[in-house]
Amino acid sequence: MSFSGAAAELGYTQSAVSQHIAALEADLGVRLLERRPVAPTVAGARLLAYAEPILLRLAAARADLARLAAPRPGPLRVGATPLAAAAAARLAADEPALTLCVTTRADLPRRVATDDLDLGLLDGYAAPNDPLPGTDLAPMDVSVHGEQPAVVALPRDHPLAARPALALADLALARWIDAPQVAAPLAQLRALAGAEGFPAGVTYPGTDVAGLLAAVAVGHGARRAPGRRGGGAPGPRRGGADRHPRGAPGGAAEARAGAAVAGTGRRPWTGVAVRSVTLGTPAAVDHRPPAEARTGTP
Amino acid sequence: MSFSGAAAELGYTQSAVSQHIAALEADLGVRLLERRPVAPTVAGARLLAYAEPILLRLAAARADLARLAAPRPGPLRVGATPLAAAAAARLAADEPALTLCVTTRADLPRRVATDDLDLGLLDGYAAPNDPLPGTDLAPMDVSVHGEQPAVVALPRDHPLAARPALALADLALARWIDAPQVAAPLAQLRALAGAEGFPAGVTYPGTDVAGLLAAVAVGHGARRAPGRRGGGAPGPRRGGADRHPRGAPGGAAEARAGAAVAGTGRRPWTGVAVRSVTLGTPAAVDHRPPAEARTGTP
DNA sequence: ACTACTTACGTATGTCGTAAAGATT
DNA sequence: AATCTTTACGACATACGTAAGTAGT
Repeated sequence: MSFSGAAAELGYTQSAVSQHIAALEADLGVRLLERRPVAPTVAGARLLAYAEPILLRLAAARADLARLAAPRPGPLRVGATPLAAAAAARLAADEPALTLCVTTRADLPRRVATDDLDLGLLDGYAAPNDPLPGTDLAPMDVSVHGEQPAVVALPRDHPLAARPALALADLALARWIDAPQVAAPLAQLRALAGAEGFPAGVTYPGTDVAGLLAAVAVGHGARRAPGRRGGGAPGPRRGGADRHPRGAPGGAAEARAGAAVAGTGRRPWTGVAVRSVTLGTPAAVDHRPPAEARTGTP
Repeated sequence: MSFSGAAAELGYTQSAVSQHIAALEADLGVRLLERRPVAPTVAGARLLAYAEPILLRLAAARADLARLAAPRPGPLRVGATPLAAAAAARLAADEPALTLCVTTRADLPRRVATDDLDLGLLDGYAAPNDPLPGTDLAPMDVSVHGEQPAVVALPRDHPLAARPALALADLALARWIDAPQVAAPLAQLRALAGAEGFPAGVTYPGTDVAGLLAAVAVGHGARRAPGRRGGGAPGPRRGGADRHPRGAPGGAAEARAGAAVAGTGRRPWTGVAVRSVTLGTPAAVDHRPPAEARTGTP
């Protein structure tokens, strides 16, 4: 990046950008950018980290007041994480006009806060009473719409696929596909299991459930789909959430667990077995022999 | 409040304040303040709610960069919640010059973020992997320094004081003293027990542990002191936390549970009995007959 | 009539653009 | 030499203060 480039993007001249940076650096008493080539200093990178949430909140505040002044006309804009999309689609039965948009877990609260979306349906793992991440961006209504046991997707010929149910700890050393956008990131799996392991193998960066399951079937790894507790559904203070106080209970959660099998018409996905998983606590991990885990993976 | 008063506080004239408000209202397209008398409108109150965290982050960013530019000289400034204060005092043994300041759980992260404190020791209840509230204000080092079973303080002559240990559900209908600054707020107790109850009785707004226990002894209610898991100790990125990577393990937690009994020299507080409490899960509450709880309370 | 907020206007400060100078590759 | 940033200076916009105007109490 360069001052000239930034100026072009902002509609300013290079001089103005230079003056801004100089003024800010003088104000803070720290050099923020190294020039020629232009790159953030340590202090500059730090400041940048602060800037993003602040700007996000400013945008959220402006959007909130604008919505307060003039309620938005048009269809209800619903966003959902990949595994909650089916539940969101089910909402369309009640709501005639409805816009659906699939995004990241992290992006969803942002979009709702900035009034880019009216309602968000997100899945994920959460303790009974902890707040959803991103919920503190702006005052928003949050409610839990379902709870479901966790499931894992395995290749059909996986040694552990023969069992009806598994413990997460058994899979600590399996070959996982890290698909942070679709299922839980590996880091969270480690936290949930209270154990090390869950080595980083193939990463699936997309948000496509079908694609991920295809990768599992081919044998790139054993991947777990979310479950345990239904994702909260953050909504705007006025709007969607109020109009749908009681959506189908468990809607989001059913879709989440079903996305692997039932989401495509309840016929088993080719080459994929879906098994329920009990989330291991640290104690459970310590007392359970992890020998069998090593046999796993295609 | 009045425009004139605000102007006096800001060092401006009434006119300037009037112009600012008018410009902001024109920008947002909403009336923010009702005049004569001056009071926030609904939109104004909403905007105010957004303003506080934004201003806090701005202050935190400025403080962080200032600290980065010129590390603060002088003694280590440590803050602590009332029940973690004893552990903080124990730090003084290692650190020759040390400033100690007792505050609220909510205030502590703010003070650390704005570089008003170098290190914060706070107690409280938390699930194994959830982040501490206030920790997202600024990038700060957080670590858990102890874990301890929960305890409840009862009057000596309380019917339940005869038992060596109690379940939180048993106390759902007891007469509690709500001391949100010292122990867990009643709302959190409800969440932890997964049950209704915990009726609001006397409120103890202070931060004085001894005073609270005196109130318990006199019989104003049955009050629980914190426990379960040690409070995390948020520290600045550079400074205290790095210099004390391994504080006495369990320091904060020991002090927290001990604040009722051991904190005053390990002699039992006059008229107060301290009993350990198991935190009830929703399931435990449903299956446990709550009849006995009704007998409790002095 | 008194008090408090609003509006009008003059001044000061700040911001941006143009243009020239300086620095780096 | 070419490219990019900094500095200098003039034009414009913004912000504040003074003072007059207006609206509640």
